[in-house]
Amino acid sequence: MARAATTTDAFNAVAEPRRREILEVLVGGEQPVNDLVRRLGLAQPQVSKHLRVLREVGAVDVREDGRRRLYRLNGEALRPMHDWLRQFERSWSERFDALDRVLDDLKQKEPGDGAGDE
Amino acid sequence: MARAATTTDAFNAVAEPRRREILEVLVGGEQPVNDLVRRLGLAQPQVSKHLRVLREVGAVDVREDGRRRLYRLNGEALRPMHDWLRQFERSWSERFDALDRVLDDLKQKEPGDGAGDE
DNA sequence: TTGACGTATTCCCATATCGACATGTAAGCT
DNA sequence: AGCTTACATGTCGATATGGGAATACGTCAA
Repeated sequence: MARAATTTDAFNAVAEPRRREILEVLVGGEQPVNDLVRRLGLAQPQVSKHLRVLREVGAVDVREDGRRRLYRLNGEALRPMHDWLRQFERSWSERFDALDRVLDDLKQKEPGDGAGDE
Repeated sequence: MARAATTTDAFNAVAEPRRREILEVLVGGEQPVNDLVRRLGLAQPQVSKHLRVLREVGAVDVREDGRRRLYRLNGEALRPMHDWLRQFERSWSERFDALDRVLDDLKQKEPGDGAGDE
């Protein structure tokens, strides 16, 4: 048995620095592959492969535009990581206890809102 | 070139599910290796190796107690991940905009407070 | 059609991984 | 001393990786 596939989940996909960079760029909005290639200074095939991984874990979406592919960020896929990390917040900041309550408070003020669908 | 070493950073270390489990258990407090072995149902050598990786990225600390080694969580090492993920929060919840302001507010109300104890 | 462009896919290879098993080492007990 | 317990480390093998280079598409322009 070897290491888990990078496409197993967001944790594995994002372990690769280049892939993180790609996502960072995409925060700025939809981008065609070529733009990513230039921004990252990587070879096009490499970028395409990284994008494939990100696609497979759902971290990005593609849209066809002629012969170009526009990639867009889909942060939803990163949410599990963020949620997982929350249980450790206390470890580096006790004051987050207070924050927790602020959050709960906010959530209760907007019941039925998008917070928990799907 | 192959995949980056698991000891490169927290991102890589935590990509492994077992390692995540270990950290989850340690949230409950210091534990000797053997307890982790039982809880995770893994072979002892495997656990020790995973702990080594977690140690190298600073996610856990060890303390010697006779012939036992007590491992303790050090969430500090996971903070960079959490921080990195923050830039994507907006992507899955617009309402975090408001939260951002609440946070800033809290920080300003407690200048010089525990925020940076270390 | 021919050709250029934008991407995706395939092949090759050096490397690091994780689990299983064996061994090493230090601490504690009798 | 000898034995056992608690961990750590080493070796082996199967596997997936990520970059490079080549190639296969699909689309648009002449």
